Formats: sequence, structure tokens, C-alpha cells
Amino acid sequence: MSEFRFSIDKTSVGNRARTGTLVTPHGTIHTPAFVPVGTKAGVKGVLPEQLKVLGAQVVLANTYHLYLQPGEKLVKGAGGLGTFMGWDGPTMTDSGGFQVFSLGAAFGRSVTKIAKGEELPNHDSDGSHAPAVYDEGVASQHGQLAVIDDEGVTFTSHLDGSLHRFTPERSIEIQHALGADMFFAFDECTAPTEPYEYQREAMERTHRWAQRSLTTHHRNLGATKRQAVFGIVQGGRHEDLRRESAREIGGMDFDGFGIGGSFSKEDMQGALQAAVPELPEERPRHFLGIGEPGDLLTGIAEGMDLFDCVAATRLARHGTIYTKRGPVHLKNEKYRGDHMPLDHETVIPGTEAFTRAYVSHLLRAGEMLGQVIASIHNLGFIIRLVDRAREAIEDGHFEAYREEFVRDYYQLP
RNA sequence: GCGUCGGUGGCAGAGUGGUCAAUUGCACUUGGCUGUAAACCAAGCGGAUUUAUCCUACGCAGGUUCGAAUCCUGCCCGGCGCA
Repeated sequence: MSEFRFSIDKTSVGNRARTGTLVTPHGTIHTPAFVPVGTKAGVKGVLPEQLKVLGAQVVLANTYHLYLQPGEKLVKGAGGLGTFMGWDGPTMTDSGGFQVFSLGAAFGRSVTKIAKGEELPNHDSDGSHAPAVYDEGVASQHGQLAVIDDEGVTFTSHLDGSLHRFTPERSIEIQHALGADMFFAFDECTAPTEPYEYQREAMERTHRWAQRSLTTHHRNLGATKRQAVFGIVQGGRHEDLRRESAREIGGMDFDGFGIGGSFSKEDMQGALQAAVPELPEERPRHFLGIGEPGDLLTGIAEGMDLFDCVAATRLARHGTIYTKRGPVHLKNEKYRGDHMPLDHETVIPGTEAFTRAYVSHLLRAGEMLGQVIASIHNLGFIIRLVDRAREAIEDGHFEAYREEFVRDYYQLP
């Protein structure tokens, strides 16, 4: 019997929000939950001990990065991802699919996971303009590091330029070695700027890859029965593709599901509304790479259970902290002499003693402690935000909680 | 005192007759960052502005030249060497 179980505890009225309990071999996760990202088996700037204090329940690492460095065999030899990184709670690994996007089609262009609406082609684009580049010659011309074909992806390491190849089978094999409690099937994350026809093509490829991932996983079940695998819904920013993808992926024998890919901010809710109803109710849903405070609440309202995002720690290192009243750019001149707490309205354990002026100084001075404090603060802020959302769902007033938070955070009247 | 090398924008440091309001780095100001090639990236950074251009600038004062941060003279200041 699998050691992986998910059950829904409470469902919200008037929206799709829900709370759940996710049991893994390394502990139980109460959802909705935010998953701190530790790409290379380490959450940047934050010790596991501190993550616990902040209320983190699970961490996510990346297959692409750990495969290249230090190699999945080494991690396996250390006793698996969790033991290797000194984290005794639940773990997840991402498949490396996103890197195909960030190192491939998006490379060198100003394309991000969440695009600005005006940069995108029309919804009903006929696909007549250039599709994603998947010709090696053209790719190198663009300085891209990844090239996609139907079988898999060929890429050059960003570390030393060496040539590598991922297929769905290989990704699963690596993730088995890494040994996280949950992992994702290998998918293709498309740029939101790609035309409809390419979105469809990539989505269908992701579906085939999902089936192959599952086949590989089941073949090796003897060794990995402790691991759960999540399939990833794609479809870009098109609701019909999202619906179709969710139906397809949702019909496969996955333990949970991820909503992947990229879209514009305005399309996010629509994409979820199209996809979520097609997914099996009783399995966990992970919103990959999300997010920002408001996006997290949107995701929760639309029925998502898990979230991971680099924004909290990246913004922190770059000098921005979250506060109840919106983001604060600590390196801005006006915070030099601001002796107020980082966010006097939000208590983050471990950061109570620090002022904006102090952290602003540390960041300006290039002291890593500034980045550490800001990272702890932001992670704590996001974890708390999602925790409060869970409590609000339990208490039956999620909508009120969401409205109040959004009003304050985005300074709405 | 003599000799020598040098004094450039907040700092460091390029440039050594026109393409120089002056490379670059730091600092500074402001943006950006959503499954992390990200302690990163971008823009701005003398003044005015109708953004075309004008004014003021490369220690100070003169000079040569169509034209000087760049060449010459004097002065001031600093490093080094010799007294």
C-alpha cells in the first residue's frame, strides 16, 4: 500500500477553495501549503531549522540542477534528497521541464513565466508566425541551451557547456534516484508568446511524455513505491487547451497534478477555471511556480492545494520585502533611516528585532545577513499568508480574508 | 632647493590635438524579478532644456591652433629620488 494519501478536509462555499491533508513518508502536509524552493538542494539563505520555525512543511528541489551538480547518484548515496540537505520533512522535485523553457525558447528574450498581456499574440492567432525554435543550428544561433524534439530535449549545461539529453524516462529515473516524496512528470513549458498551434503541439507532446513518465514510473515501482508522481497540465493561456490538457492528464493514473506553463496575469484565473474542474477532486493540485501574494489567493480560490515559487527568496535577495501594505524596496533611499520593523503588522518569527534601516544598510553594504533576514521574512510572510488562508477556509470565511488581504496589499480603496 | 613623475566627473582609473560631456568599475537614483544560468538584470547619473541644441567642465592662469582634457609657459598641489 502506498504511503501517500490525500484527503479533503473542508470545502469552501462560493468558490473552489479547500483544505486537505497530504500524508507522505516524511510527514503530513496541511493544504493549502506553500512549498519553499530549494533548487539545488538548499533554500537560498535559509537553514532547514529556520524553515521549520517559519512553518514550512515541504521543500522542492530541481532535477535539472541536481543532475548536473552534484549528480543524482551522489544524492542517492547520501540517502536521498531530504537526508542530503538536512531536511527531515517531505520533499518534492521538479522534473526539469521548466528549464527547457527558461534555457530554450525563453533564453535571451524578455519572456518570463508571467507575461504582460500586451506582449502576447492574439488568442486566435493562426500560428503562421515562427514557432518555438527546435532546430539545433537555429538554437545555437540564438544562444539557446536547449532544443526540443518529440523524444526529449537536448541541452548544453549552463555550467560547463557539456551536452546532455533528457527524455521523460530519464527525468523519472533521475527523480527516482533523488528520492523525493513527490515528483513531477517531465513536461514542456511553452513561452506565452508562442502561437496557438505551437501551444497545442507542445501540449500534445507533454501528454505523450506524461504517459511515458507514468509507464517508466510503474515499471520501477518496486524500488520507488514510496514516491508519488504528479502529472502536469499545460495549454498555455488558452482555456480550451487547458481544459483539454486537464482532461487528458487528469485521466491518467497520477497521484497528483500540477498546473504548469505560463500565461499572462489576466489569463491565470481563466486557465485555472478551465483546468481544475477536469481534474479528479480527491487528488492534490500543485500550482507550479506561483506565486505572488495575490496570485496565491487566486490559486487557492480556484481549488489549488500546493504552490511553489522563487519570488519570495529572489525578491528578498534583490532587496524587496513583502508587507501587509505591499512590497517594500528596502534599498530605496527613503528606507535608509526608517527605524520601523520590517512589517509592523505582520509577525515573522526570528525577524522581530530587525528594522528596515538595519536591513537596508546590510543590503547596501553587501552583507549576506541582509539577504538572509529578507529571505526569512519573505518566506515567513508567504507561508503565513497561505496558512491564514487555510484557517480561513476552515472557519468558512476565506472570501472575506482574501478581500481584506488584497485590499491592503494592493492599496485598494 | 634641484630632478622626475603626476594632478580627469562622489571615489578609483582610461583617454594624450578634432568622432569627448569624456571608456570602465565602484558608489548613488529608479525600475524589473512568479516550477532560480538571478547576492541578478536594465536604465539614469555636470546644468538647462522646445531632447534639437545650448551653457559650464578634465588643478589655476595665460598662450599656440580653425579646434586643447590632450601641445607650450608660469603658478599651485602631491608622490618619488638627490641634496
